[in-house]
Amino acid sequence: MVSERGLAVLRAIVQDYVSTREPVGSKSIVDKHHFGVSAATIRNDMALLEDEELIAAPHTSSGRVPTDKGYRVFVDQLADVRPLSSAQRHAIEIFLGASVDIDDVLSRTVRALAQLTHQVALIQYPSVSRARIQHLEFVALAPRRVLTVLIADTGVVEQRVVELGVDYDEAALRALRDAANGTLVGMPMADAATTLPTIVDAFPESARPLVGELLGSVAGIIGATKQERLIMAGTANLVRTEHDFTGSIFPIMEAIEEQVELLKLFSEMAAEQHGVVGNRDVSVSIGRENEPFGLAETSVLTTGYGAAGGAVARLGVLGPTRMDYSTNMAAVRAVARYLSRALGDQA
Amino acid sequence: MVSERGLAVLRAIVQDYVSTREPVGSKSIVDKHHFGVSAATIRNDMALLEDEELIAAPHTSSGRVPTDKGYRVFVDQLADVRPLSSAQRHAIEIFLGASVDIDDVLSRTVRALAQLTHQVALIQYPSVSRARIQHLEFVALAPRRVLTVLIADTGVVEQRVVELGVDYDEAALRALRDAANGTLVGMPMADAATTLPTIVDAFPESARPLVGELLGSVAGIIGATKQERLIMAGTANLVRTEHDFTGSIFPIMEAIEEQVELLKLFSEMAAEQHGVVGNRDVSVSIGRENEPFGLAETSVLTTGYGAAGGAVARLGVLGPTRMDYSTNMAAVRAVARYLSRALGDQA
DNA sequence: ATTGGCACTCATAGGTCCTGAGTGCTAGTC
DNA sequence: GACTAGCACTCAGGACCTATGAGTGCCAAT
Repeated sequence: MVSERGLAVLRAIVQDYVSTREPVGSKSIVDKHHFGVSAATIRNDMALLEDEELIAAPHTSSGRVPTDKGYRVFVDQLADVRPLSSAQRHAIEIFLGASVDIDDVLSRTVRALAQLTHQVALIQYPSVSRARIQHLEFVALAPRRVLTVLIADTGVVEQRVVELGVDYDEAALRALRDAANGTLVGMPMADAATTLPTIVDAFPESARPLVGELLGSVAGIIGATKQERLIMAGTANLVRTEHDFTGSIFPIMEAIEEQVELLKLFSEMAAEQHGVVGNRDVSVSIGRENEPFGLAETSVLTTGYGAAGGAVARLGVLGPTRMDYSTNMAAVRAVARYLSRALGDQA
Repeated sequence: MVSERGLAVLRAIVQDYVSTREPVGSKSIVDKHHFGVSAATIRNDMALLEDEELIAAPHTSSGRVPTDKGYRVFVDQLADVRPLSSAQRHAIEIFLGASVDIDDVLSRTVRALAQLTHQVALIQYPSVSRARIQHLEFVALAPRRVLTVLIADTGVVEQRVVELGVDYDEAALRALRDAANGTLVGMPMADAATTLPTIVDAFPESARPLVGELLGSVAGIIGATKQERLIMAGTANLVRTEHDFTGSIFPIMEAIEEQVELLKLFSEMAAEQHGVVGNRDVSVSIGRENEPFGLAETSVLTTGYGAAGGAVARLGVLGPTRMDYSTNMAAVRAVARYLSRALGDQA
């Protein structure tokens, strides 16, 4: 079993290794941290930590480096999440200050997070499918051509141009708009999708083809997978930390750009964290845990965000396993709160 | 002066260096290309090319490498633009096949271009300010809250939520919509912006505050700089070509992500190319020419695109100066044509 | 104008040696 | 039982040397 001091040694190793990228030796530990014991004692503790596979030696006779498991213990038990400095808070506020629409808010937020953490920052686009309908509109563009606009209560606006097989008149569009809004406004998307067909019944036979086509476009918007995407910033930071990866960062960058695997990881983390609150609200996936997503050697920190408590989606950062977890977790949490508040303000 | 054969030697050096990344020596030239002369003769030609600063030797006694100036001559005089293979054309068509809206078209296009060239691909978002108005809509969301939607003939839809200082009724919104559309549809954005204030005059005194606020939001959308942005793909490719840069690619990636400098370069290239058509429709900016934009050591190839001949914006690729200009120019041109056609189809 | 020949350059790769940080272990101390 | 001092051992990395060979510039000959 690992002693109390043993864990303190692990913490010291993680901290030193993160800040210097050099394997940490027993001597440098007694120098920098004031344990009241000699290097030999530390060495004994380190041997124990090595037995537990919390640390490892890159070469037979060199200092030690935390393993994925070591980082895991550090994050779960040892990391102190220190709050951001007031300068940092100030920076966030400046960044998010004058945002006009939701895309603007998100892109400013993601850039702020990247700047704060010096890592790749990620924001999952607020999923239309998890929001509620705020308004529907059908805009006459040309004969047989209508623009369907769906506005979610998250502030997200989705639109699609529909080529109709039948003619329409503006009165019919208005009638449909009023009927659809009357029924659907405030409804979660999932319910709305099932309710859509029932609206058709309220219309006279003659109008049904038109109504059917238009409501179909609404269903298309709701069902579209398009909204499952990530906004990102700071990918250049991966290059900065290139030396922390054994191989090339090329496959990692590809995976990030591809988004698909990353989205899977995001939703997995969301599922895992369901119900977790309080101090451990930032969930962390470390190194080999990410291997199925092509992201071994990276760590991903995420947390949920969303107006009024309900988590609409997640945001977080990605970087090498050798990263400053304490600071980054604090940044992720703080930014999520700012974003949630900003969304609450405008929605 | 550089002889006819001298230029052929330059072409050979560029081609060999691009494909091998090794400095090219006189012997390897006579081996691979069948000039009917000896290595010594080639050496004389190379000395001449070096005097003209078209090639340079990295070390006193090693093969030669093209300079920026050498690439420039190659691109302007020596590159044969070979058309894409049918497999490549097919790939593009598959990629762009089932696109639903303009964002989808653009993101598929940019990914296709990245895949085709193995470089960073860039598409300037079709500028609203250079398009014409197709439709305006004001959507009632809540008391004192209206969504203004502007649809451009490029298919771009921009929207903004307006918080009103006065109440409105739906009839007023409809009246304004009809009046505004009657006046503005088909008008270039720039003209529309100046015409907007005159619309107010047609309304009775009592409606003017409302009309003023709403038209102001339209002006805001038209004037917003937001639309000046780039969509990109394949940034991972920059990592792949990392060895082609003397320093770190970190600052380059930062500049790309920042977009600002890149947009300046794009508009500069657009200005330069004004009126150029035919075989030289892809413009190329090489190496040190990009220094003011923080992009020394990179080359940028761009061309205009847009429905119905009018260039709405530009697209292109960015990569190390050591790139396959022939192939990439062909890809940029082909993709621009496909995109223009796709936009024509739907707009 | 072109070529064969030749002396010269110099980056790279491989080999050897040395140094020093760091380890594990053992025997001794509190 | 916990800690410590001492010591032999390991091994990555740097310094230094040498050999190799691709490539050059130049000159005299064709």
